[in-house]
Amino acid sequence: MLSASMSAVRSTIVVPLRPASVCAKCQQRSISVCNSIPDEDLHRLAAIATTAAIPVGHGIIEEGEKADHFYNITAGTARLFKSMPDGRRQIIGFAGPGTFLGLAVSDSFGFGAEALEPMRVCRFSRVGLGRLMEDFAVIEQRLLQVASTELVLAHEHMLLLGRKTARERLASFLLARGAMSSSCTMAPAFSQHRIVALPMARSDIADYLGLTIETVSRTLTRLKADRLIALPDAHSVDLLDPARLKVIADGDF
Amino acid sequence: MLSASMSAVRSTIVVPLRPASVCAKCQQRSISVCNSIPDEDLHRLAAIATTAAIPVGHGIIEEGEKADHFYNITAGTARLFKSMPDGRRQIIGFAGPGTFLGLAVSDSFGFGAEALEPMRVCRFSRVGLGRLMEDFAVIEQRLLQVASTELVLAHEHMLLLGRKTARERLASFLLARGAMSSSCTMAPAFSQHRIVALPMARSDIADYLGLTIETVSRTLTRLKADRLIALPDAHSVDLLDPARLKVIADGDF
DNA sequence: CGTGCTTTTGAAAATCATCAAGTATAGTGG
DNA sequence: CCACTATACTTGATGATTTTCAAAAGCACG
Repeated sequence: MLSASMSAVRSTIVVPLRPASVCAKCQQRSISVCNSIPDEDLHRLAAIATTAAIPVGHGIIEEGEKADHFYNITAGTARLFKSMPDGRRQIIGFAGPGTFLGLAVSDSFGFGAEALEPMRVCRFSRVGLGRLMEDFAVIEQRLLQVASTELVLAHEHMLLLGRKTARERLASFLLARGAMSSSCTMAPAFSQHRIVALPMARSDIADYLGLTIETVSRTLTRLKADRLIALPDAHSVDLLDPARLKVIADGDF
Repeated sequence: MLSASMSAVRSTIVVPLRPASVCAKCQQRSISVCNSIPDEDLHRLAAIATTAAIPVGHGIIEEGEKADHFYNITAGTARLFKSMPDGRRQIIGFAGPGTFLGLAVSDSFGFGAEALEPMRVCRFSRVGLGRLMEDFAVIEQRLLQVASTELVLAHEHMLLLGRKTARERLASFLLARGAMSSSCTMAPAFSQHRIVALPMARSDIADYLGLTIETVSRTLTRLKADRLIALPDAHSVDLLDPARLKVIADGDF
């Protein structure tokens, strides 16, 4: 039941000065919280933001760390997780570009975040963002929206963790990944892009789905044997029969 | 694995007219979202609110229902749940007095809510609250706070569902209940109020913890045999050794 | 082209679920 | 108020899914 925990070295590798116009050109602004701020006031956002590059395996947020900064992911993917003293770990989600990290009620983070792929993040001071929110109430609205969406996903995941079988969990996971990639890449609707990339390791999938790596591997093998998926390599899955996968994921046979 | 699902009859039993001053006298205002509104403007809140009494077992929110109303619980407890076509159910939380129900991103509720005890709720129209929020941005701040708190609890629960053993789950649950009751009743710190009330049935506990009623029952029996708890009756638990329960709950031995 | 890590596969063990009674509790009507 | 019935809870025996332990195969990186 113990999960291999990565070294997760704390990293503040790059914190360059921030040119005033960087935010305007940011690829991720359109889908992130930052789009709450009109172009002419972007300099105020830029003023409180620094960027950082996070190498694979390094931490962005340490569990229990003082929450005096927020983050916005501009590139790469992170795993968000909670862990137990003996090393057991539950991944509560994967965060990709555009994701706002750092909603915290208390003054410390309840979860950790580590880079799954090389990442770039935008870093805001808590007080700075607080001051900005006073002038732009839209930010709060946006954050409420973000939090509500997260909450819906969390509820869905609780159902998965509490009540679904290993097979159902994997089917749910793969479909969610599929939906995510097709919506993010703005792929045209007609393109049946069924190949889903899995940037995370089996241990991450296991810790996300509340299983062991062996069960994940075995279950994927069985899904392959049942011709529901193909596994070109360990980190990509071809969804051969999304409809039947959906039936399995939802548990109605 | 199938869970007994209650009849959950939809109920709009009582929807009385609302005197303008009711909100001012509301016992729950101090701890609820409603305290965001100053006394002199309470009539505006009262204008969009109606109250309803919900009998035991009846539904407040139906899963998938159009989310054009919000609720605030003024008395009693509700179970919030998601279910699967075959009847499997995951309880995502229990909501008591002061709880705001209805944070929804999409236009429909992702979960259902049923009365565990006789309840009273305050019902607000979505549009009405939306208009109120335009004038009182504090409401949004408060809702963001509520959502963030919920999110932290959800993450904690994911760790429980994905990684904890039955024994750890029960210990966590009982301690959380204990902390809740001691903070809600404003019991003086010195009173070692170790007796915790469990208003919900074993099936609710099971569906909350991702277990079966049998496992819940057996695990409680074992905790009793280990002198960690006492069971005066089926619906109250005496936490004999909270410290050791905490050690078990956190999984560090 | 090794070497180390990840993934897969196999066999045994364990926790938890299912099936099946039996006991206690609560609610109802006499 | 008490007996009766229905429901909820507990307990036992069995079984299945998943975990654990173990090792081989596949990849990736130096």
